[in-house]
Parts: sequence; structure tokens; C-alpha cells
Amino acid sequence: MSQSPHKTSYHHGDLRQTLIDAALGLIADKRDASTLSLREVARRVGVSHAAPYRHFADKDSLLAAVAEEGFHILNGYLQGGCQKAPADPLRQLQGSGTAYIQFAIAHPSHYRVMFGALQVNNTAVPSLNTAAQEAFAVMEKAIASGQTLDKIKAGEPRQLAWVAWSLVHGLALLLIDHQLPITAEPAIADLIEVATQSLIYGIGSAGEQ
Amino acid sequence: MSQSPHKTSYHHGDLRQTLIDAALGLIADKRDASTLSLREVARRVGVSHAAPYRHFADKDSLLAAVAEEGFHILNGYLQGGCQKAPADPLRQLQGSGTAYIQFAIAHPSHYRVMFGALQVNNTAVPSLNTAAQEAFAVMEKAIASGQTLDKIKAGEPRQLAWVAWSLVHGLALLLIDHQLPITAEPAIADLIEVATQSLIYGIGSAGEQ
DNA sequence: GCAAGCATGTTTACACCGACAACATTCACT
DNA sequence: AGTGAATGTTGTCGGTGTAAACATGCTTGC
Repeated sequence: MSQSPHKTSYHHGDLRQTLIDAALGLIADKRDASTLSLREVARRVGVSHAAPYRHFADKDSLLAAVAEEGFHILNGYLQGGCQKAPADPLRQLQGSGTAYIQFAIAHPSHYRVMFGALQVNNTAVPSLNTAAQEAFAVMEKAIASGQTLDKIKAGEPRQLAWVAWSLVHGLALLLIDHQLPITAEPAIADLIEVATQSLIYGIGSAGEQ
Repeated sequence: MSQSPHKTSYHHGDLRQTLIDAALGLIADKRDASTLSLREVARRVGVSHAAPYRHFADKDSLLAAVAEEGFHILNGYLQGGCQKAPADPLRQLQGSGTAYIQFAIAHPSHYRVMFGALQVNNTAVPSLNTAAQEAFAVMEKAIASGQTLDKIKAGEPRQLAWVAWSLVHGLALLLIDHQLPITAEPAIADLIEVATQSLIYGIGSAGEQ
């Protein structure tokens, strides 16, 4: 799958992206990013164990590329979740929260690399860092605009965004690690609904002391 | 530290616990549980690389012991956080949530092993599983008793407990992985306060639709 | 059109790791 | 005292990350 058109043996054509895809496939197979082996990735692609080093400085570098790809996909989800309700910032917040968790469920391998095992040092990879901050900014902006409409309680928007992030991050991890004893699709959707609903109640201006 | 009284060389005295402590120390040093090496643990303890296998079936088994120890400590925190406000279930919930995060901050190495990298297969280790469920039951009970007093909105208490767990779990992970750009102790305490406060507003019966 | 240089892939090598087996030492119990 | 069980050691094997030396094929200037 996703093989380059011409496989004239020696040169691969698009080894870099193929390695990223293979890494994702292997993480998905074993549901664990920490035991991923670079040699195994090379083996699956059908290339020598040192070939990846022509495209990535080391193993972490490959995983960083996976994480960056994940952040771009996540940004798409967040934008989509926001735009479902352009008028209401509370609904925007709920929509982006739901979209966040749906991304994690749809792309668990990406999510595990982004946050799960390796905790890729994002300060070391600038493009990764900006991609992550871009995702975070979506939530923060929804909160800030909700505050100007007096629909979200006062306070540092950054701080409230951290609270929102904590909730969706925690739920996403618990779900993709199968640490909650539910698997039925409707039950999961219901849980996400309750969680994001509780979030906008908890963050909303009604709860201001 | 925690060396056995008699160090007559060959037999160690209490190698099992010493290995657990050394593993925790190494994880704390490198802030990463996934790169922990069993041989490195043995080296730090001053014992041969195969000695740990007399006390643990494999590497995962050692980490499971670390996780189990962590759950027992966590239970102590949760009990303490609950008992600060025996009357008010909402305060109990907030107290246990705060205690949960404080545990993670005080014992990040334990927390990382419990939830972070390895996702120790708790179904494979029964004692680990019961210890985890015991911790979860504290939150669930506070929610259920809050519902009977009509202070927490209707719904499956288990589901609401998952929401609460998601929030504190997510915030705990973000904090110990230093993924939030705050380090000052008061700022952290304030964030925890806002988060748990938002939780009980979001879960509380006032937010019922 | 072709040779030089560069990008990309391979082979070989080394240190480290998890895990097992065979052996050594000490403890506990009779 | 002596014997078996518990505990620790040494040696080994296959697997891994990564670096160096080498091979191959693309590409670009003449």
C-alpha cells in the first residue's frame, strides 16, 4: 500500500513517507508506541535497517515526524469542530472538544506518539512545537470570544483552555488505552457528550462564584 | 538509602524493594519510564544483571510492582482528600480530585509507570487491577452520595466518575510531563483549584438541563 | 552524451538490552 | 552438621540503535 509507482529496486522513491506510514501501522498493530523498533519499520518497508537514517536523524526524529503529521490532522478536526457552530462560542468549545476526542479515536497511533509514550521533546523540534501551539490556540480563541460575550466565566483564557485541554486529553487517553470498560460506539459517543457538556457548564459564566 | 542492615555481600536482604526504589529513582532522573533498563537498575543497586529475575519474572513485572505501590499511595491521598470535608459531597469530590493531582505531582515516577508509558496490562496482574479499581471507587462513591443529596446531576455515577477522572488524569499528565508552561508552585495550585472547581460546577445539579 | 558529484540504499560493526541456562553461595530447617 | 531451597553470578543468544565504510543510481554542467 502507498507504494511508490516505480519500484526499480535500489531507490525507493518516497521512502520518508512510507516509513512514517509503516511506523503508524506497526504502532496500530501492537497498540504500543514504546516498543516500536526502527529495524522493524525498515523490515516492513522492505529496506535495510540503516536506510531510515538517510531520512531521519534517529528514531525520535521519525516519531517526531509522525507527531507533526498528527498535529496537522488534529488541526483539521478542530477547525471542523469549531465551524459547526460559528455563532455560539460555547457550542464552538464543545464542538472542538468533541472533535479533539474523535481525532484521538480515529488516529490512536498518531495520538499515542504525540502524547503517549515518548513525550517527544517539542522544544527540540520547532515545527512540531508550532503545530502543537496552533492546535491549542483554537481552544483558547473560542474561550476568549466566549468571555467577551459573557458566556464564559472570567479568568485567564489560557488557564481555562488548559482545563478544557486536560479534560479532553484525559478522556482521549483513557479511551484509546481502553482503560474504560466500554467499547460500544453509542456509549462512547454518549460519554463524550456528557464530558464536553459538563465542561461548558463548568467553564460557563453561570458557574461564576 | 533503604539498604538492608547486614550487607554480608552475596545475599542482599531486601533486593526486591531496593530494585523498586532504584527503578523509581532512575525514572525520576531521566523523566521517562520507557527508556528504563533493567540492567541499569541492577547496576545502580550494585547487583548482577540477572539478579532481578529472582524477584520479578520480567521487566514488566518490576514495573507492575512499581505501579501497584503507586496505587496504594494514591489511595492514601484520595482518602485524605475526601476526609477533609465529610459533610459535603461536592467538596469531597473536589478534595479527592485535588488529592489525585497532588499525588501525581508528588510521585511523578509512580504516575508515569501507572499510566504513562507502558500501560501495564492490569488484567494480567490481578492485584494491580483491584488496587486501581479501589482508587476509582473513591470518586464514584462521592458522586453517588452527591446524587442522593441532589447536589450532583442525575446520570450513571460511573459515567460521571469517568468524566471527573478524565479531567484530573489529563491535568496530572500535562503537569508532570511539563506540557504546560507553568512551573511556579502557586500558579499550579491555582490551576488545580480552577480545574476542580469547574468540575464540580459542570457535574453539579445546577447544570442539569 | 557523459563524467562528476550527490542523494540514497547496503553491509558491517559495536555497545547495549531482555531473557534464559548453568553454576555458586548462602539460608533455613531437621 | 547437612541438605534442599532461595538467591546471586557468569555466560550466552537474538534483537536493537546507530555509526562508518561502501555501493548504486539520479542529475546536472560541460
